[in-house]
Amino acid sequence: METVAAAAGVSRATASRVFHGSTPVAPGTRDAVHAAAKTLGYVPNTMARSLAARGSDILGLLVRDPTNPAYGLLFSELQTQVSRAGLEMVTVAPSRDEGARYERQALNRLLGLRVGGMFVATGVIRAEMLEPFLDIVPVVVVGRPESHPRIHSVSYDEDGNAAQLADAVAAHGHRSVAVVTPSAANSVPEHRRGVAMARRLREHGVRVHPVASPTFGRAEEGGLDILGLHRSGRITAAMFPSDWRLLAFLPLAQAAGLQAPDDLSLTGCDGVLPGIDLLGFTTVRIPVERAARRAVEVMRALRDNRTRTPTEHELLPGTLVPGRTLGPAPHPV
Amino acid sequence: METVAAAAGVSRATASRVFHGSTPVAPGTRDAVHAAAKTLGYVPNTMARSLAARGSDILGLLVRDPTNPAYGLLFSELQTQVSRAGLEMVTVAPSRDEGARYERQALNRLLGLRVGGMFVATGVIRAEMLEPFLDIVPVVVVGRPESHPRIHSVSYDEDGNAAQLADAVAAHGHRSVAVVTPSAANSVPEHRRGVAMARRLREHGVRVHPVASPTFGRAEEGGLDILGLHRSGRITAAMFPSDWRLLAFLPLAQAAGLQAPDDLSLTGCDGVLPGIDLLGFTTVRIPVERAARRAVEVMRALRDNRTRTPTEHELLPGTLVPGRTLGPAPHPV
DNA sequence: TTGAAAGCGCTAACAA
DNA sequence: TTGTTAGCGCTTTCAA
Repeated sequence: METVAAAAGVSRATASRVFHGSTPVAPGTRDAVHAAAKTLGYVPNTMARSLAARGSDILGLLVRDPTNPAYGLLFSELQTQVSRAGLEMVTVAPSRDEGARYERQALNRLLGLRVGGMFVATGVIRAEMLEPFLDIVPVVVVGRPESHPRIHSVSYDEDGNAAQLADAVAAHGHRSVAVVTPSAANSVPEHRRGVAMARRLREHGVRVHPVASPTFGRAEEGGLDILGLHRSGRITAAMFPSDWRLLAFLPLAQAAGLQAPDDLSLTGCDGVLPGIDLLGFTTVRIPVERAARRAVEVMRALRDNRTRTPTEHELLPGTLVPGRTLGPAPHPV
Repeated sequence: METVAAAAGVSRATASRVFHGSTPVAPGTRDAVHAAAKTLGYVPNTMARSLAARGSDILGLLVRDPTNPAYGLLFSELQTQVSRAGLEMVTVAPSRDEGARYERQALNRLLGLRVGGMFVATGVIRAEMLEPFLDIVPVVVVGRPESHPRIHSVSYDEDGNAAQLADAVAAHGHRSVAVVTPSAANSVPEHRRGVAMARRLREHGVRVHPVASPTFGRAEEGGLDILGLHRSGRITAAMFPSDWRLLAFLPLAQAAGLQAPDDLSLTGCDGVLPGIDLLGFTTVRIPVERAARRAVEVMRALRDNRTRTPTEHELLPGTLVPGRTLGPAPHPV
C-alpha cells in the first residue's frame, strides 16, 4: 500500500481510506489512488487489515463433507447469499482421515483466521466444542437441528418432510408399506426420517414393514427384503429415507422386472442429487436455498446486535415433489 | 499470546516458539505454555502470524461449483492430502450470480489472504488472469487441462478416457453407435469427450450417429433422437459424455420399455455421482484422488523450490468401469 | 480533507 | 535456552 500511496502522491492513511471507504476522500485523490492500485496490481492484505481493524467481514463455513451434494449446494448458496450481503466467506472441511480430531483442526483454522462469524454445517462438532467461542464469534449452525440454548440454528424439518411423504403415500391408498430405516449410528437424519415416516403412516392406519439397512456402502441389502415383501404381496409401496437409497434400489427393481409405480410405488427424500429430477422420483426437496438465506440473515442480525439476539432454532419445511414413482395402490390389501 | 505467556511465566517470544516449534524450548517451559494455552482457550492468530512471518502455510483452493460432485470430491481429497502434508487449506467459491466478476472476487479473496499457494479448479478464470500472480504465489491448476507455459496443471485425460470407452464399445461388436456431443459452449469437457469418442469409434470402423444435446438443463432432448435411432434399428449402443446425461436418459428408456444392455448398450463418463456405482453404469472413473495427490505434490515442489521447477502439464488417465449397461451387440447391422 | 503516529498479535534476528 | 526489539501491512484516533 505504501507503494500505491507514493505513486498516487498521498499518504498511506489516505490510501487506506480509499480502499476501506469509511471516511470521505476527495474525488480526485480517490481516482489517483485507484489508478495507481490498478497499474500496480495491488490487492489489499486481508491479514494486515483485519489485524489492524481487530476483526473482519470474512465469515467462515465449516462443512462436513463437500462430497455430499446437499452440502455442496449449501456451500454454493451460502456463498451467494454472503456475497449479496456484501460480506466474504471462506470454507474449510476436515480431512477425510478418520477422527474428530480433524474437525477440531478445521474449526481452529477458522478461529485462527479470526473470522467475523461462523457457519457450522457438520454434525460431528458437538455443541460443547463450540461453547467456548460463542462470546468471541457469532455462530450459526445450519442444516443440522440444534437445541443448545445459546447456539442459533437453521435446519430442515426432517419430521415434517417425512410426514409429507407419508401423507402422500397414504393418500394414494397404500395400506401396507415398507419403510427403510437405517440405524442412527449409520445416519442420524436418515434414521430420523425413517422413524417419522413409520409413525405418520401408522397414524393413517397404514401397516408398516420396517426394513433395516445396516451397512452404509451397500444399500442393496434392504432392497432384497423389499423385493421379497413385494413378491409375497405384502406391500404396495416402499419408502426410502433418501433419494440415494432409492437410486440404489432401482437396479434391483429393474432386474426383478418391476415398474414404478405400476408394480410398486417408491418414494425418496432430499431432492438435491444432481440430475435426480430427471428420474421423476417422488420425494421431498429440502429447502437448501432458504436455509442459506435465513442463515445469512441470522448471522447479520447477530453481527449487528451482539448483545441480545434471542436464540433462534428454525426448522424449514421441504416441498413435496410429486414425481412419477408414486401411484395409486394397485389393489386393496 | 501475551496472556498465555504471562500465565506460563515466560516471554511472548518463548510462547511463540512453543507454538511455532522451530527453535528448541525446554520441555518444562513447553508444557507450562501448553497448559496455559489450554486453560485460556488460546487459538493462535493466523493473521498476525503470517503477517509477521511474511507468508503462511495456508493454501487456497478456488473452486468453480461446489454443487458438482466432481468438484466436491476434489475439494475433499485436496483437503485430505494437504492435511497430510502438514499444511492447511481454505476454499472459496464464486457467488453463483452471473458473471466472471465474481470469479475475480473469489480470486482476490484468496490473494488478500496472502495464501502460500493456490489451487485453481475453475475453467472460467483464464490463464491471463492468473499471470500477474505467478511470481507472487505458486499456482497449480487442477481438473482442467492447461497449456500455459508457466502454469502448472494436473488434470484428467479426457481424450484418453473417451477412447477407452469407445474401445470397449467397439470390442463388444457394436458397429453403429449414437454419440451424444453437447456444444463446446455448453460444456467444454463434455464436448471434448464426445468428439474424442466419435473419432475413436471411426478409427475402429464404427459408424457414428452424432446426437446434439443443445440445451443444458433439459437433457431429454438428445434422448428422443436416440430412441428414434434405436427404433429404426440404426444403432445398437449410445455413448453419453457424462453419467449425468446417461442418468437423464434412463427414464426415457424405461418408458420406452428398453432394457440395457439387452435392447441397447449405454455408456457414461465420470464415475463420481454419489450412488452411481449402484446403477451399474459402464463408465470411466476420473482419477480425482490421484489428481489431488499429484496437485499437492506439485505444490510442495513449487513451494520448496520456487526458482526453477519446470512447468508440468499432467494428464491422468481414468479407469474403465465395466458396469452392466454395455453388452455385446445383439445382431450385425 | 489529509497526514503523523500508535498500535493490532505475532515472528525473527540478535543478544544474553 | 530465553528475552529484547524491530518490524509485518494495515486502520484509526488525533491534529492540522
